[in-house]
Amino acid sequence: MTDQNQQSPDTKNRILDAAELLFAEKGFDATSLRMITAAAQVNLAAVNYHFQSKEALLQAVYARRAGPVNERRLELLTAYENSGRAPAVEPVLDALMRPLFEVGSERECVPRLMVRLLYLDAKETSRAVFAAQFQEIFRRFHAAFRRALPHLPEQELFLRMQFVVGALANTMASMKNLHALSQGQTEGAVSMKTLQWLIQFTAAGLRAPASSEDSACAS
Amino acid sequence: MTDQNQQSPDTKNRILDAAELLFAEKGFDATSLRMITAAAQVNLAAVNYHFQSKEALLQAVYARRAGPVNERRLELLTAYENSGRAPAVEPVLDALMRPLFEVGSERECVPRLMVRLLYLDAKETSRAVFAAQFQEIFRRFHAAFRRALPHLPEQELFLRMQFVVGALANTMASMKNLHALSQGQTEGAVSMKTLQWLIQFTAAGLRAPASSEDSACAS
DNA sequence: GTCTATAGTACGATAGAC
DNA sequence: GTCTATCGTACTATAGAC
Repeated sequence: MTDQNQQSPDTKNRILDAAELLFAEKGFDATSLRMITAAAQVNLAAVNYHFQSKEALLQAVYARRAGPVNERRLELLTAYENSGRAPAVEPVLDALMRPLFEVGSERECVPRLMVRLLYLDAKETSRAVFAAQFQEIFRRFHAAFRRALPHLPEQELFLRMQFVVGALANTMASMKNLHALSQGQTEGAVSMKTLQWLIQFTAAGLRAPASSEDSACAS
Repeated sequence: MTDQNQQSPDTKNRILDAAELLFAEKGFDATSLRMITAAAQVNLAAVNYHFQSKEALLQAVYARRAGPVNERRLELLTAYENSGRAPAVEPVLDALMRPLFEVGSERECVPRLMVRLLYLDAKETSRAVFAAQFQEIFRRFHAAFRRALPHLPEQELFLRMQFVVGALANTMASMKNLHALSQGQTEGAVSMKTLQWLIQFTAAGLRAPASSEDSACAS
């Protein structure tokens, strides 16, 4: 009696998989339910049966990935904070970025989908759903960065976090292109090297002297 | 005989203005020709008369802005290179970013439109058109960064330029939100302060020690 | 739970009068 | 150069048989 009469869990996941890929690749508006059901090899009506609408499907696609990624972020961040290591930005950046690289090496399109949803696709109603998830993440990481950079003025820290997110998002969104351009590299190794370089770059940026501070700042 | 019988240049520009705003705000697929012609207060058929298709209109919208911005970038870069100043990343970053802030303070939606076209909207056929424009810019700025950072391995420089573009793009795309969040600041001043902070952040990131180098690197 | 069939709507593009 | 009217198509969503 493991799965009774239902092949539905399979249908539902096939729809989610196909939608995830197409939303990430072509965007929400450019993807029709017919394209999704064709790719998933299910009937057109199955989408509206399992999910109520195309937009609800988008939210389901998002929720399936965003939850685990954000949980992993908090897990890594908490592990660092409980380790008693000295305050530094690198472990915080690692906790923020690594989960995206991990999920990206499993399913290449996922980071691109999340980047899309961050500021581009999605109708107003869905935006609120996505933003809510990100706000707790932002709060926790903001506090962590604040501890590592106690002298940085609030506005400047806030903006620098935006720069970090931008560097991360663009890297995720163009990962496929970057793979193509890094001719003759082993695929898997590139990703982790990219993560390392990304952390190094953003750490240096975060640690740059604040422009509001004067040049001398020995406490 | 200044403008004979035609009110067309006005119609054409009104279409371009309306399309620019809507493409930037809602994306290409989510914007219909009917929304554009309604906003521009012109007839539906006018779009297909002045431009041949919706996609050709997108290219026209893009071309009107990308040309001047990229010319200004090269102008600023050339001026710096001819000034005889010592190699540094800050003036190169300024030449890359300032034109976007300038056009953004004239027409707020333009940077967001350009970010969209960079890696998200647009059909395959248009992608080639946009990419061509960017390739010369990339070549020139790559050479400039290379001069300022002679010891940085090629792959790492390339990736760091991607990080710079990401930080810039995200800042441009969320400028409106950032304005809202920087409560009680004078609007115009925020932008130029943001540019300054962005340059400071990315300059520090670019100058970070290369991970392939060992810790000691005194030449 | 899965299907077919279709309602109802919006779209891009064009023909042809003015 | 600008308009009205419309063709042909594609879409989301649903009703109802199985």
